[in-house]
Amino acid sequence: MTAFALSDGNSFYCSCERVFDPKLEKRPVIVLSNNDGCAVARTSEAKALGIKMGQPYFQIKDLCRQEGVVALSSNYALYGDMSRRMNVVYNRFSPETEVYSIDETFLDVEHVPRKDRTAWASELRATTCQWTGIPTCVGIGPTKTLAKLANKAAKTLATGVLDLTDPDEQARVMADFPIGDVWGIGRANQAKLLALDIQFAGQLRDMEPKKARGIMTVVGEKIVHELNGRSCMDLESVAPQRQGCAVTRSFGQRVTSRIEMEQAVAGYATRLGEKLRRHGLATDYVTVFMHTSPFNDDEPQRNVSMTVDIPEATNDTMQLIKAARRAVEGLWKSGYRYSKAGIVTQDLVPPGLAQRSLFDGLDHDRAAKVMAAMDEANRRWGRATVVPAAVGIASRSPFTTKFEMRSPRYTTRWDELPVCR
DNA sequence: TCGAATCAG
DNA sequence: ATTTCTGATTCGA
Repeated sequence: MTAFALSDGNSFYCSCERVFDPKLEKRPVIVLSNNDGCAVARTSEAKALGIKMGQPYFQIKDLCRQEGVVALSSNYALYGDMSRRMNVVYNRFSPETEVYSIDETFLDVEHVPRKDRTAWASELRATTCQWTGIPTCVGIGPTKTLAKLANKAAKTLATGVLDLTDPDEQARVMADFPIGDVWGIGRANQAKLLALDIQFAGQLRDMEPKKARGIMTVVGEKIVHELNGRSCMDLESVAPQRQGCAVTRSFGQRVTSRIEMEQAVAGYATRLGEKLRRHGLATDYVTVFMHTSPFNDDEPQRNVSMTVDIPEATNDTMQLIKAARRAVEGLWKSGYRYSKAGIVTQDLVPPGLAQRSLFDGLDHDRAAKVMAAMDEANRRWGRATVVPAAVGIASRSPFTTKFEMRSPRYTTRWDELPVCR
């Protein structure tokens, strides 16, 4: 019988901040998305004040001031490193794990005898907290969907652990488990199910799989099977090759000039190149898009994209910038206040797969060396230490993403190490 | 085969 | 004035 555990960090981004700043303990804390746009992580104290997931910061600024809520810009370098540390712990507790997201990991627990699973999970939790400072919850079940459900239910328990190996226990919890909290049931499907008076996980478990398929496609059919303890999803311990790669961002301020747009998109192309090289992949086309803010619908709207082919698959930043610039040239129209742009690519291939002609072989090698040197400099001294001239002086640009309240990158930058005294 | 819809975190 | 970002999957035209 398959058995999975799901461990996830409580209010993960906020907990990371608390590890390095004990003053945040017991206080309401929120972490904001890019551009300090909206709340993407909240401590229980912040949730109690009524701050919703994804709520725009400007709507709650006053509340935060009144109630002493600490609002922080997101610090992904810190969160990524803390996530890595947690997985080091997990790998000592299970021979096989699947990193599902920055704060969630599935662990294979077939090797743990049923009667020991709760104790095993408690120890996992205690060790994770001791080694990383991050509090977690752990759910266990015979399928991934039930492990997710158990994890969610564990959040309301003082122990932070719930084992749903036993079908009677599953039934007890599912009887009043809200349908919208089931993994894979989003807003649209929740509405469809509620219209059929299906309010709780237990009701969905008892639905005919074919009927679920009719309502929610094959995804819904799988969910029904999984709620019944029939596992349809394996642990994916090796991450599947990524299929696409994108760099998209809202601007700190609206962009109205072509020069700014070109620099912004050149910056995204630069980042795209870094990502591709890190994964050892390449692409032979890029799609660039730009649009105005749909939230300012009294203004003239524009939403366009263009795909530009690259002669052969590459991850060379200069080639990506060249293609991206061609797209901006084709798309640009002034008179609009652009709020967001991005560069997207699909169909990634290993580099060097493409035919390489005798004549430009040397150019390829030279370009690869330049990119390698740039990556190394940026790795050593921080992102954007060296950038192509087309990107401009990023720190002065009006479109640069805002991070006005970012905490130090405690664990990944020597010059931002915490100081003890 | 491509875009839209859906979902997740 | 302010409303994340990235990636995957599925379906139907």
